[in-house]
Amino acid sequence: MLSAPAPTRRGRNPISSESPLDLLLRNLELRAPLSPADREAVLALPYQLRVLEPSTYTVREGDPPDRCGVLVRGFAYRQKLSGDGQRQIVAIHIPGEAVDFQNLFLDVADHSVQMLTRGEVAFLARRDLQQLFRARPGVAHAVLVKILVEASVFREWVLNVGRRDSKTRLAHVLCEFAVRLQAHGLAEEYGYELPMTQEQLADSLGLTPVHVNRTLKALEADGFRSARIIGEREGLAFAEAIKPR
Amino acid sequence: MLSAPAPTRRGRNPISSESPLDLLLRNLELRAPLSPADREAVLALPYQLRVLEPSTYTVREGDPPDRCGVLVRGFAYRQKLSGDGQRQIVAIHIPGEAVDFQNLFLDVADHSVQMLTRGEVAFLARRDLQQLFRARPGVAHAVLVKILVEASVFREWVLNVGRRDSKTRLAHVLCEFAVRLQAHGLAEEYGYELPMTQEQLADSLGLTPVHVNRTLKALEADGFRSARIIGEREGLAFAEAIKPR
DNA sequence: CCTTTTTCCTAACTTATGTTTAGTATGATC
DNA sequence: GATCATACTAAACATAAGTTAGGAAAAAGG
Repeated sequence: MLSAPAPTRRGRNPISSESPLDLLLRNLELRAPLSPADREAVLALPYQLRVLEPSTYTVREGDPPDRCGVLVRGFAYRQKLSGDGQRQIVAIHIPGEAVDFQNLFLDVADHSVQMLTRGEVAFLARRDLQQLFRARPGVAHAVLVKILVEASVFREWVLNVGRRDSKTRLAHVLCEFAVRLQAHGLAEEYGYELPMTQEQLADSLGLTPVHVNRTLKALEADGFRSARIIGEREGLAFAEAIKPR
Repeated sequence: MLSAPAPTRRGRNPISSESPLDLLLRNLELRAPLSPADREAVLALPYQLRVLEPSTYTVREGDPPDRCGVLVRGFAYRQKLSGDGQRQIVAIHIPGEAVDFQNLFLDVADHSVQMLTRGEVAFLARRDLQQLFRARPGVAHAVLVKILVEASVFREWVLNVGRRDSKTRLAHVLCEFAVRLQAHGLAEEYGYELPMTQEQLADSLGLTPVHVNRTLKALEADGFRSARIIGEREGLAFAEAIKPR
């Protein structure tokens, strides 16, 4: 178990230097490059910036989706509930990602999106987005690609939860998270912040909190350096880079 | 355990009376109505009809997707493989559904689609579809909605596999299948054909074949009338309607 | 029809994961 | 600084699901 990271940052700090829409743009262009005109159109979108506390909803299961949130700072997750009230987290979102594309074109949200940490969300109006997609097919295509990549990750999670044992399963989401953070320049040099409690991790993995704890220890014993609480902000856990000894 | 159904069919038999594109159209319009012009454009698509044997691939993980199959007759499934070779089935497809939308706009397929039974597939060229989507935004929207609904089902499967016990889990996929068949008029009056072996069912549920067998028996003991082999066509299992005693 | 192969079924046994409970650290609140 | 709440840790125990193995029943293939 290791302590908190040094204060220096490796990647760019995208928070203060960029507008919310710049962030979104960069996220979309990771997969689908846009024309200058498309870029301008995205940057011209009106938005409303809000600071949200942990566990605030951006969409709620059953709601008609009339807006789309873009994570500017902080983390969020998607969850579904089973009939007897058990929770399954089906995705974790990092800054730059739009969290409501999955619901935006359906009549009613089939799942909720909640803040994992305190953070900032820029809300875009559904109407504005629909208009943008009509006017700029390039943007519509970029969003479609984003949606398909998300669907691909959902499939990976089905495999993860259905066919891997607890150690592999846990390692998988830790690595997925690391890779995505790195793609956005958000990972520290030797590790990253994992803003989840072991209970939330359990709900992502289809496991129990106590078993997640066991598994975390087992991974450490195997030479992985992993979850460590530092509790600076809102009781977050801190995860060192996942790397074999 | 019950025997085979009477030969009479309740729903329309959509196979002989309609063209493959009629089927696709009907499937798309379940969720998103199309204008007459959109309909015509879909029906004008060139396609290639093929008879495929069980376990033939329509897309293979790693392939660049250059065509999209539409199931005309028979069933298919999507699967992913874990590192150590275990299989997870992530979706089951019924006649009328396009099986390759999920891969069509990405560079490389992240999973495979295989025939479950013998059947017929109409292949559409990627190029033709892209052109169609540009020319007819209404069609593009209908396909987007279809993709989002599929993503919603993926999320449901994550929940199913992650947070439900074996009985509930099995009952869920049996019911999902029934509901989808009914929506397409493919269910018999008092039951439906479940074209899967217990091993394939196990790979859909993240369970072992023997445990699926146990669970099937347990459901029967609870008063559900369920899987029964009749083995007429290609070794299909037959599942009676799922109904409590 | 007979043979071969697949799928289903069952039982005995093992193991991974869940449950319960309680203790301890950490940060929040006042 | 005392308390309170929320994580995390841990051990003992319970159980659902996995494993292995073998036989029976169907389907497939000559």
